[in-house]
Amino acid sequence: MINTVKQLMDAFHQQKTTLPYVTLKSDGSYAGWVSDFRFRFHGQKDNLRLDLNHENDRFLLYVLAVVWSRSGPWENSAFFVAHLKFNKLDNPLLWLKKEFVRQQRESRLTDAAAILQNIESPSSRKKISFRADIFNSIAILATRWTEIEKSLADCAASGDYIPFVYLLRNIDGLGTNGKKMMIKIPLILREFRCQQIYSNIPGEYCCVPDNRVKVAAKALSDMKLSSAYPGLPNLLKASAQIYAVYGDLYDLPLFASNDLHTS
DNA sequence: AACTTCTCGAGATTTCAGTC
DNA sequence: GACTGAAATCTCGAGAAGTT
Repeated sequence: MINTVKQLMDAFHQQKTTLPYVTLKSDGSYAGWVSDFRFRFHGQKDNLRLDLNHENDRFLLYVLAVVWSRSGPWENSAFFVAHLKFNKLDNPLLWLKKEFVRQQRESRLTDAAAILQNIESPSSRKKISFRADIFNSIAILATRWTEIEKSLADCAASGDYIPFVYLLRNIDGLGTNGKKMMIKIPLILREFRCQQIYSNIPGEYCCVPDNRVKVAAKALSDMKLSSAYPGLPNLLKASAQIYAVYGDLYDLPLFASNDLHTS
């Protein structure tokens, strides 16, 4: 059993190469989730990755966060982003058209099955499905796209990212049923920080205290993690607590905890 | 004492997976 | 095909804890 931070870190470092979502830089810090999806399309040499220097890839990062802000295993969001990338549906302008969005929602079942055919030995804990309620959320993301990009650039210039966090938080419809996105906002900031697109993003804003992470933290006798709900200040507080312990590995060791075995 | 913030758990929601 | 339980995430409210 993993009961302490040290036991978790030992197990994490022993088994990090076997985990399908852990990608580290040469200095040992986390390279970011989207730096390597750990699968590739047939005939391609490299694994799928997002390069946040490119606008369409930035859009896909937000899509990943929005789709992930829902019930269901995380593989659904990763393969959905792969689907958009593979079929070149990653231009935000496409998602401004109602008819396009409707068609995407209509073909979601066949699309979910089809993307797996295009990937070299795909693996998932559960069956892949594209939820019906993600498509409107992406359309909303598209309508606010230039505003979001500008806000992030403005925050980078000022060094204060709080306005960006609140902008994302206050958009109705990025979550389920017209609700808002919350818990995956740090994911977006973290990816920009990891790829050093904006190097002045504080690491304290970059840890995701999602359910997996909270459960793992609870099991550790020497780590206290306050509830990330209900407010944004609580989310940022929990994120800072994680960063204080794990630094530039962010929430990764906690996220991985459930997949680690003790010898 | 009054007010604010934090903590925790129940509830709503959507989909998967197993059973009849 | 219908039903049921499990999984995952956000919302909300009641009570605890902290502040002024």
